Amino acid sequence: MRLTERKVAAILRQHSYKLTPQRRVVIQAIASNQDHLTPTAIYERVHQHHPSIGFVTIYRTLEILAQLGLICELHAGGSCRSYTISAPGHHHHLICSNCSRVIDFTGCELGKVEQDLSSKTGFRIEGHLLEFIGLCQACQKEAT
Amino acid sequence: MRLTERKVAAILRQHSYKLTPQRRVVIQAIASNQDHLTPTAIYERVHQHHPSIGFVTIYRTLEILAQLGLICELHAGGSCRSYTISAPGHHHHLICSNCSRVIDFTGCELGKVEQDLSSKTGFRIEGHLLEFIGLCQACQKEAT
DNA sequence: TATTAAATGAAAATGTTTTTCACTTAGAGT
DNA sequence: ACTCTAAGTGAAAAACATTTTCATTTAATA
Repeated sequence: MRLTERKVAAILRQHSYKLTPQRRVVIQAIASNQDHLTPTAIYERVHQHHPSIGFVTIYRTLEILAQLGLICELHAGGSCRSYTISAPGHHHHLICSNCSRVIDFTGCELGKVEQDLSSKTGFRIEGHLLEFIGLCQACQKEAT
Repeated sequence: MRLTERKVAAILRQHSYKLTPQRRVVIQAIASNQDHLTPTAIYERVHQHHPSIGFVTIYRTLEILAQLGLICELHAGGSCRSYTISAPGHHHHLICSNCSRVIDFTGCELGKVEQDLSSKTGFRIEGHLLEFIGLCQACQKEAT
């Protein structure tokens, strides 16, 4: 699923949020980027072309978009609150430790681990957080 | 491995860090706790009995202890910088979403996933972050 | 177009983390 | 035990990140 504007608008409206120009710009900024961006980085990008958009709007927008699953929070690499555009459904991230490029993948096959854990500990497992870190091909070459 | 004071002292000394009373207290605070604690929570616990120990020392100590692998950073559950006492070697966490209790486990069996990813993407994979979230038995009962 | 719930921007408040620096101390060697 | 010194400490301030508040504006519906 590509995130067409039409779809974003529909999803927002479904939850009675509006598609404002500000939100459009924030989504654009995140979507047009291979990496993950911190709120500050997003603010900077956005602010360049739209100086009137302030931090508050960025934070509010990020919160809503994340909640709707349109963007996705990353943890790896120090910064604990950075976002990338979200693939639909269940997926995880492979992140380049050098250039921060993010690749989505599915199929983590943790079902068995989850079952084992559950029966050993009695936990009712609700979810998991899985991220891989490494060096992408380009950065490997560069490092030579 | 239990974290006896002797061992902590040895590890610190190996890296030419000193075992100060302050560090002792911080380790104690974390070790005597089933949960994960944020820097602020640690500060509060420590401060109660040792009002002269300030935030700066907490932060500095946490950084060193984490770096030496004596404590371990958690990400799950909103707060992105909380710590728990560390099991040795490669391990992961299962965290109760209600009471924050942490259980260590080993054997995540991500080797195959890692290989697949590596050959598909060309990444040289360096590590991963894996945490499970769920409800522990006690909290399941309580919720009834 | 008029209506209204939702969203915005600015400023201030709040919270978190880091830096700086003068002073103190743990631990190694005597 | 005593001395020396690298390492550690606490306080204050700075830097940075996030949230709250509120008066004003606007998107989307009828």
